[in-house]
Amino acid sequence: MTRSRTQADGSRAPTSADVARLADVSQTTVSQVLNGKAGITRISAETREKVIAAAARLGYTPNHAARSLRQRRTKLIALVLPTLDNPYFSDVVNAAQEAARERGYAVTVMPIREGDGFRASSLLQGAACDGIIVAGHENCASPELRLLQARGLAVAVLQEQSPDPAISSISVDLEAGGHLATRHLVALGHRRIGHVTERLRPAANGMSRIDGYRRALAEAGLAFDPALVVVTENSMAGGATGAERLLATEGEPATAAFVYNDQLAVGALARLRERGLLVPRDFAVVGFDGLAVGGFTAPPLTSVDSPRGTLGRLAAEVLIRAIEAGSPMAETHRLPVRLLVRGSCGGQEPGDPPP
Amino acid sequence: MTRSRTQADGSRAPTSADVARLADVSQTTVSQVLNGKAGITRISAETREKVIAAAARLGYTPNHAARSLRQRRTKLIALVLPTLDNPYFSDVVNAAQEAARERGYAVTVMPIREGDGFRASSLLQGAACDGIIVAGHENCASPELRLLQARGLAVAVLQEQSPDPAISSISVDLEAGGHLATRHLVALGHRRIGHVTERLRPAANGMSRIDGYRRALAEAGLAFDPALVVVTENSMAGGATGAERLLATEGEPATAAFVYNDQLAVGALARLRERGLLVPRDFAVVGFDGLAVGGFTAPPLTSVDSPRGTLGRLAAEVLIRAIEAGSPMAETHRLPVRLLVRGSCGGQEPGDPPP
DNA sequence: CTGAAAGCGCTAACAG
DNA sequence: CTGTTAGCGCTTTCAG
Repeated sequence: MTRSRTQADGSRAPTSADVARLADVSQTTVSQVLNGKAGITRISAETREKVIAAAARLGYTPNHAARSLRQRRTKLIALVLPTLDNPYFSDVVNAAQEAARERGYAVTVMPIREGDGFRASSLLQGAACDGIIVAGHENCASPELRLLQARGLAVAVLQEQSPDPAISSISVDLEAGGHLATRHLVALGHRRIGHVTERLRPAANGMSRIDGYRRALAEAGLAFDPALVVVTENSMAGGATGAERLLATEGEPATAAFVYNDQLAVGALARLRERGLLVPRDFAVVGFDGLAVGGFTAPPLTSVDSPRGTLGRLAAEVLIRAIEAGSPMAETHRLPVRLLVRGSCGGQEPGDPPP
Repeated sequence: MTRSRTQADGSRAPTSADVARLADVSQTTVSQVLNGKAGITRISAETREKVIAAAARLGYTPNHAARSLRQRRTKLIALVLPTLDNPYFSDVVNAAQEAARERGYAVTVMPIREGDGFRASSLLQGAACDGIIVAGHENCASPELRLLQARGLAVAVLQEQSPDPAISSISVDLEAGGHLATRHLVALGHRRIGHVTERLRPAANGMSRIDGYRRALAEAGLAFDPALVVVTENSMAGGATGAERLLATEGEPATAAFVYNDQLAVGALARLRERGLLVPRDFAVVGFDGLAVGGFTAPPLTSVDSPRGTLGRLAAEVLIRAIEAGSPMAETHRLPVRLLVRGSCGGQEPGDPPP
C-alpha cells in the first residue's frame, strides 16, 4: 500500500489502480466492470459488486486524459460559436447536447471570434475533441476546417453552406426564408421593400436570404433596387443604423424591410420608433430566427422561425455518425422554415398565416 | 520508418516521434524545442531550426490528451453556465477568455442546466480541465462543488455568494445595486415600489438585490410590503407575468418596479405596454445587468450596470491563481455597480446621474 | 471468469 | 548541448 504523490492539499484523485487494490482485483477487472458492455459478461456478480463498492467508496471517476489517450477518442464534441451574445444558439446547443448525450458524448462550447482564425485550434488539432460543429460566417469558411478534417477530426458546419463539399453542412433554408418574409410583405401591399443585412458574402450561391428576397420581388414583378439593400454590422446597434440608412435612401422611400436576423430587427424597430415611425402602420418589418425577444418588442416582431432544436440535434447526429464511421462522410441538410406572424407587419393579427 | 496504424482515410495525426524522426533528433529534443521556456537554451540554433522545420512540414500539434496526462495539467478552464439564452454572459466569457489566454489557458463553456446536478461531471471529476468557473443559482450552491475542489479541481463561483467559504467567489455588489435602483425610484417620487424577482433563495445573507431594495425603502421611510414582491420565472415571459401580477396586487397599486434583471425587465415592459400603461409616465422600471438590449426597448431601460468584463477577467485570474498555487485558496471579490440611466424611469434624460 | 503486460503520445529526470 | 529511460492512468490483447 504505497501511497505516493499526494497533492498540495493532501488528497489525490483516486485511480483505477486504487480501486483495484481496495477491491482486491486487477485493474483490468475494474475497467471491465466499469465499462462493461451489456453483452459480454466475463465478470462474476460477486466481483462486480466488490468493484462497484470500492469505486463508490473512493468516489472514483476515470481520468479523462488517460482514457482519451488510450482509446484515441474523447467522446467530446465542441461547438464553435463566434459569440454568445445572440441567444439564437441557446436552443441549438441544448438540442445538440441532448442528442449527443444519448449517444454517450458530451458537448462543450468554444467561442472563437470571427476572424480570429481558429487561434485556439491547438486544442482542436490536438485531438482534444472528436469532432466540431462550427457556426459563423468566417469560421465556417475557414480553409483550416479541411485541414482539421484531414487530421481525423469530424467537422460539420452549422447554418452556412460550406464552400467545401467535403464538409457536412446543416442549415435552414435561408433562401426559402427570405422568400417567405418578402412574399409576406408583398402580399400586404408593399412595393418598396428594403433588406437590411450583415455584410454580403461573395460566395453567394443562390442559397441565401437575399436570393429569396430577390425571387419574391421578381415574382411580384418588382424591380430589385440595390439602393434598398443596406449592409450593416451584426448587432442590435447595427440594425438601428441599418434602418436609419434605409430611411435615408434616395428615390421612393421603402415602406417595409426584411431584416437579416431578429437581433438586427430589434435595433431596427427601436430606430424606426425614435424616428417617429409607427410600426406597422408606417413601416413593416420581418426578422429572421424567431427569437423569444421578438415576442416582447413593440410591436411584436414577425419573423422567419428557424427550427433551432432540430438543427442542433441533427448537427450532433451527423457529426457523431462521421466520428464513428471514422472517415469524413459529408452530409448536407437543409431544414424548412416557417413564418411566425406577430405584429410588426400589420394586416393580420397574430396567428399563423395560410401557407 | 515503420508507418503503422493509418486511419480509415489513410492519414494519421503526426506525433512528436514523427517529427523527431524527420528532424533526426530525439523526441526529447522535439519537446524541448517546441515547449522551450524562454530562459533555458539547451538547444543549438541549428537543431532548433531542423525541429521547427520538421514540425511545420508535418503540421504537428501536440496531442492534448497525452500532454495533459503527463503534466497532470490541461491548461483548460471550463465556464459552467446554466443556459446560453441570456447574453449577460457573453462579455464575461470574452473577458475570461482573454485573461486566460494571456496566461496560456483556454476557456471552454459547458452549459449545465440548473438542477441537472452536474450530470456532466464525469468530465469535471475526470480532470478534463484544471478549474471551473460556475454560474447559476443552483449550480453554485451545489454541494458537489466542494467535492470537485477536494479532488483537486480549482473552483470559483460567479455572481453568487457561495454558501461555502472555502470556495472563491467573484460577484458584483447585488445589494448595492438593489439599493441604487430603488433609491433612484424613491428620488423620483415613487412610494409604492414593487420588486419582480426570480425565486427567492433561503440562504439570503443580506447580500442580494432584495436586501438593497429593502434598505432603500427603509431609508426613505417606506414600509416593506411583501405584497409588492413578485416571484417569477427567469425569462422574458416570466418578467411579463411578474409585471402582470404586480399590477393585480391588492392595496394601493405600485407605480414602479425594480426588476431582477434586464431579461425580466424586457418582458415586464412589454406587458405594461400591452396593459395600456405608458412607461415611464404611468409606471417606472429599473432592470439589472445593463444589457445592450436595454438600449433598444420602448422606452430604453434604466438598469444597474454590472462590470461584466472585469468580472470575467477577475474570475479567470483568481482561478488560475488557485490552479497554479495547487491548493484551494479562496478569494472573495465583490465589484461595484453603477446606475445606467436611460428612459424607463423618466425624471431625467439619458445621462449619468450624480453619485 | 480473471490477470499480466503492453502501450496510447508526451515530458521530466537523469546521464552523458 | 542531446539522448535514454520511465511513467502519467487507462484499456486491450493475450494467456491462463
